[in-house]
Amino acid sequence: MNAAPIALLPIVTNVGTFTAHYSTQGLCALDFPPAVKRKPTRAVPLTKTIRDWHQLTTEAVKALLVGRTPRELPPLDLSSGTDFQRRVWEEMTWTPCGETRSYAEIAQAIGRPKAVRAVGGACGANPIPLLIPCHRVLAAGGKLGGFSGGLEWKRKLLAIEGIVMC
DNA sequence: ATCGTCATATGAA
DNA sequence: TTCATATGACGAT
Repeated sequence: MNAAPIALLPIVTNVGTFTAHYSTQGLCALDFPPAVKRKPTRAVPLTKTIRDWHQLTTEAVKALLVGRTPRELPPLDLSSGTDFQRRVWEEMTWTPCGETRSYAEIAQAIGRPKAVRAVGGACGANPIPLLIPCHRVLAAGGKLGGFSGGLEWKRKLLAIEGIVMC
């Protein structure tokens, strides 16, 4: 029951090519466009299931890149995370487009008000940025915090949603 | 405004 | 058990 990826598929957008990783359970990771183009690989012939998932992923990514909430998400394979991490990721999922929360708010929402720092750790371990909107989590006082894909991406994504940093 | 320090939870080695 | 961390609060500067 783990997230062994069986297919890597590209998502071409006007800001670069994302790479979606699929396991037998669903989408298990999403990479930001690398500086250098990478050749998409495919370990196994694509099943209809995976093509369908990829269609949903592609639509979701494109919606998010123009500031809209995706209509539908593919199944997400979060089996790489611990219980705590999955709890954090699930909680972040509820953050609506255009709004932000703090690490402390997430910590309280999952019933561990003191685990603020651990929430940061879970954000960093989020395998599916964008669809799991960790870019909408800021530090206290409106500070930017960090971002695994690079702070430039975090700024850009927030700007797309109408949130401008001072 | 920035910096150092401390408290604290979690995860990886 | 030890170390690192995408935090936060507080006090000193």
